[in-house]
Amino acid sequence: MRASRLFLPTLKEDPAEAEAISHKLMVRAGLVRQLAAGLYIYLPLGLRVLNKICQIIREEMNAIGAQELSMPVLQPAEIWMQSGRYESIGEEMFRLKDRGGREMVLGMTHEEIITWLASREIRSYRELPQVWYQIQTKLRDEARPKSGVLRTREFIMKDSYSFDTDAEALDRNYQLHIDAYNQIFKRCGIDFFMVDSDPGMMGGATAHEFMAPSPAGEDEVALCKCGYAANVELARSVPGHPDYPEPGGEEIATPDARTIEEVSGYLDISPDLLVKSILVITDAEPVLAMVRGDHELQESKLTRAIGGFRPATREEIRDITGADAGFIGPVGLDIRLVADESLREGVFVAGANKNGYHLQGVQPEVGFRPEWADIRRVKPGEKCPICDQSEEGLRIERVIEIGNIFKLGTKYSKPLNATYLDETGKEREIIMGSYGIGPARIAAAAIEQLADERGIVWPAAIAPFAVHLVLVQPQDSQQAAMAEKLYADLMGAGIDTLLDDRKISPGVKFTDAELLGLPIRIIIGKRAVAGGRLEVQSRRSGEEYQIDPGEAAEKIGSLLAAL
RNA sequence: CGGGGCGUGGCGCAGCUUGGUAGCGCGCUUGCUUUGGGAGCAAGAGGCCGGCGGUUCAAAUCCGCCCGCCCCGACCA
Repeated sequence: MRASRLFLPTLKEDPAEAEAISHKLMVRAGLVRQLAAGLYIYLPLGLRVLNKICQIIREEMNAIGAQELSMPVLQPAEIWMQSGRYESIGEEMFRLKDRGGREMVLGMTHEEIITWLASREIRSYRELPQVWYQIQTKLRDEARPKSGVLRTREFIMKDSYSFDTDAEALDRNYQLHIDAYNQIFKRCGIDFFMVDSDPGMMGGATAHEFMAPSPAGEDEVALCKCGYAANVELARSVPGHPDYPEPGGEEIATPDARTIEEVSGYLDISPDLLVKSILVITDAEPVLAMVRGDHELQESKLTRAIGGFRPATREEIRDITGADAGFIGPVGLDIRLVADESLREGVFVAGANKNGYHLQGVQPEVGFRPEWADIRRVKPGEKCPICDQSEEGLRIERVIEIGNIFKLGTKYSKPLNATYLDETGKEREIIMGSYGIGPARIAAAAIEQLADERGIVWPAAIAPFAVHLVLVQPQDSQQAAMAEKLYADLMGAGIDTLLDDRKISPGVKFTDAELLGLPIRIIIGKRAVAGGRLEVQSRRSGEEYQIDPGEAAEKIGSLLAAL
């Protein structure tokens, strides 16, 4: 491609609305333009990147026997009503009516549709297993689109679905996807790892996420040297034990001391000797959730324990406990109590349900009898639940979710009636799995992880072009001839090359080349013409090579392969 | 949805407190010069100051409502 003909609007300055590095650079390097909140136009260069990523995905999905198909984005609401998600999803799904008044939705994902298809077409165990996938647009009415292409309302996703006769067969397809995903992300040249993830409200099923470490990410994971890796939504840990005081149970005046900080300061004890009590309201009842004073409540864990909930209002707290927030506690409260495991053994200070007072010497199982659950958020430095060994304990890292895999079981096949006949002629529900990858997030993660102060640094496999051929003076016939010859050679060798033949000052070309971040830059100017050697430079390492023009295609090819 | 910020040529911003002629840098057009790190000179084009309403002789500027975008939080099959 010739830069003189390419639609590549680069910008000198960061766009005012961008915060994330990938967002700034994708706009500045002419990859994308924003249409509205969470809606992006992919310009030619940006689309080339997406296409390269999708091609890698296709190759690896096909390699595990998955078959590509394509499903509509516009879908009848009726199918979503059958699965129950029409009700459960709420505002995140775009809903509309067609001219005949029929309720429709825009697909956020395609479990319903693929299951509908399977329910009509799969009849016998002989037709299983199947793995079907598509690379298709998804629409989600996100509460808050953000960080450029990292969280948008419309985005493409590779989604695949497996159909099996039993759990063991599902395990095999699940593992095949893990292998394929490892291949895909590795080939894309980004840093990533797999973590345990929260399967969500549906419970039971297994799920994992593939994460690319980056401060721009929205998720956090807990990691141990031993290999334990989990999303903090469900990560476990072994907390340290403080020295506990003698049990007792007497009331102690704590005027104006409401927060953990205030109470521990007033009583001159460390926060891990306090019970933090949080009143929440479920559909059915109020629940008092308790964690240790030095811990935070992990809401996703509490949701698994008690179902959906919301925080209690000030009035509800007073009505139910008789005290204001800051003085509430489990002792003497006749409501559902859920306590974190870290409180199981010990002696604590807790709110007395009386303004201005706390109780000291409170013993769980003596002073109150809660349900026990893991509902605390892991803290960095806590011991790993698996190895319990490493000195530094768990570390917590911010990540971009680039892929996820779920064992669905019969969650969709049951309501949508996707069944098959087994060897004995018995009708059984198909066992399903669902697997997603966000190509745009791979691109953004690559930029976040590799960019430097001068611009993007693309991994060779997903760069929009492999070689940036800078022709310093297009008016100089010798330089132009040399560049044209090289351009033809490289293209002939199947190496995607961008020839910057624009009639502008060299400085602009160099800074643009650094901003665009193509893996290899070759400069054709006076020096190359005079010396008969090509100046070749790696964007990533800065290393320079002198190459003979005659063997350029071959040398560049092997250089790229090594990147 | 709660909190905060911002909307002024294509982009980045000033002007608004204290009402009166819309400005700067970059980009763009034309000409000449220049050509290995964001070129120089000269001449130009381009703005319903987010929208609607109000106050006023007069509104980018003051007041009200609305819309959009960004950030934090909530939310995220």
